[in-house]
Amino acid sequence: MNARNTMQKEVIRSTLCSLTSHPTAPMLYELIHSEHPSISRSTVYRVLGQMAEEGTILRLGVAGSENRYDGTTAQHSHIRCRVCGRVDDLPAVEVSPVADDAGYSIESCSVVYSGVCPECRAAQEE
Amino acid sequence: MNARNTMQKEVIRSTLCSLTSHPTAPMLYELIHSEHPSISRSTVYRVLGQMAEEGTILRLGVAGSENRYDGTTAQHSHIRCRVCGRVDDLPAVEVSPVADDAGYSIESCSVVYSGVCPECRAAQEE
DNA sequence: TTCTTATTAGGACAAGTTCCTAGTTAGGAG
DNA sequence: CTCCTAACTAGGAACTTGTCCTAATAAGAA
Repeated sequence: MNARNTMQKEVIRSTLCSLTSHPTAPMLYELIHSEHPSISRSTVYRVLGQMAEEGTILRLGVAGSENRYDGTTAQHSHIRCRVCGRVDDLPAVEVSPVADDAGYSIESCSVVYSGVCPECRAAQEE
Repeated sequence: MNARNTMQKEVIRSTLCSLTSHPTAPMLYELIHSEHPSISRSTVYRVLGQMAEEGTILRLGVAGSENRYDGTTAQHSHIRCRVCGRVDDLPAVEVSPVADDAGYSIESCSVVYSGVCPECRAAQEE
C-alpha cells in the first residue's frame, strides 16, 4: 500500500503551489486540463483530496458551496471578498482559547474574514 | 422596489430560528416542505440567500460542499465534526487584530474549529 | 524483464444550487 | 373597496460541484 509518484500528482501539486490565489477544484481542473488535456477531472479531485488528507495542502471551507485549496500549509488566516468571492491570505492571528469545547476533541481552527476587496470597492464607488 | 412580507418568508425565518442546529439548505427545505408542501425549493433557497445578504441570518461557509444557516446572528464561533459534518456552537473567542488587511475593508470574521464530536469519538473507540 | 497493485481516464451518477417563466399576490394609489 | 403593478412564487429545467465505478495503464519492487 505504498504511494506512487505519478506525473499527474506532480502536475497537480506544482500547479497549485505556483498559484498565490486559492483556486477552487474546478478552477484548478480547468487550468491543469488546458495544459495537460489527458489529466482527468476525477484524478484532480482525487489527488486534491488525498493531499489535503495527508496535510500536504490545505482545503479551505470558506463560504458558498466551494472548496478552495491552498498550497502553503503554514499557519495563516484568510479573507474572502463578499462581492467577487476571491480569497486572499492574511497573516496569522491569535485566537483566545475556547472556554467550552462542547465535548469535541478540537484538531484545528481556521479564521476567515469577510469583506470587500480593493477592486470591488473601487468598482462600487463610481 | 420595496420588499414584501409574505407567508413564505415568515415560515422560513421562523423555522430556521426555532432550530438550534445549523441546518443545510436541503435540510431546511425538507423540514419546511413537510409542513408546508406548497413552498417550493427555489423559494427556500432564494429567501435564505436574501436574508443572509441583508444580515438577518448567518450563512456559514464551514467546509465540504454545504451551506449551513444560523438563525442567531449574535457573535459566536462554530465547530464542525470532521467525521459526521455536524456543526455546533461555541462561545465567542477573542481574535487579535490583523496586522495587514490586504487592502480589504473587513466586515466580519468567523472562527471555525474542526474536530471530532463526542458521538463520533465514542463510535471510533470500540 | 515480469508481476503486482496503486493509479488513472472517462463517463455515469448524485447532491446542491441557480435560473427561467408563467402565474400569483402584497400593498399602495385611487 | 377595487385596481394596478411590480415583487414574489411554484415548478421544473439546467447547471455546478463532487463522488463512484470499471477497464486499462504504469510505478516500482523482485
